[in-house]
Amino acid sequence: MVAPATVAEAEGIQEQLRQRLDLHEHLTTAPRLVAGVDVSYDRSSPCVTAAAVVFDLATGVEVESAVVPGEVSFPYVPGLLAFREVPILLTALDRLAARPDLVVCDGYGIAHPRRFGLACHLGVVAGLPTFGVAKTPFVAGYDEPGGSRGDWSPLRADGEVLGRVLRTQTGVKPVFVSVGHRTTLHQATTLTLDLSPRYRLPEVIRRADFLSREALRRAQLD
DNA sequence: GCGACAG
DNA sequence: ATCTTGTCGC
Repeated sequence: MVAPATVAEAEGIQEQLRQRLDLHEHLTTAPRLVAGVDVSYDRSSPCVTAAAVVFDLATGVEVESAVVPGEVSFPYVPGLLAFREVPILLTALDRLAARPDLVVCDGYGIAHPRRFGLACHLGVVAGLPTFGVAKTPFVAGYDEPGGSRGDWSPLRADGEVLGRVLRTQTGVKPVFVSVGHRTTLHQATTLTLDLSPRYRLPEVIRRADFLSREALRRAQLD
């Protein structure tokens, strides 16, 4: 399938995919293989690299990773980020030897203008449970959470709770957690904390960010 | 009508 | 996302 040619077309596809979003059938057992994904961009070309990193939660050890090069074929439009990143993220996930039980995304899930952010989109097309961890506010409003690790406050819009502003480290800026596909907000919150023992962002996201950035740097030399 | 706007 | 030095603090 090729990239949408227009914003209107992308919004139509987004609406179609949203029909397949599952917010009820969620993880029933603790996930063992957790993947983190991220994309790095070149500032002056369409070249990008994506990374998918898998951790075994039972041991806390990194199991495998896949890094792939590619080119973006859709412009950045707030609310349509998935059309930029999902294609190459799917490629990266396909390169993994094992299918992860969960994928943690760098961005939003349902805390999105049309309730279908990157984490929802990737979850639906990959057929995997997902949730999103974003670094900056987007569409929902919130009150500042308490200052200690684990403190959180609801992310809301239109009278709905769309996610949580979660403090993963005491005295550090909080992150914005929202459900993607087949996960609950409670699971997303608990797992984000479990995956962030030392830094603000989940380890799987930090590793994916590092690997994709490093690969892009190498690609730029050739 | 005018800004704001994940990565 | 990316462009970017020093600097404050543990």
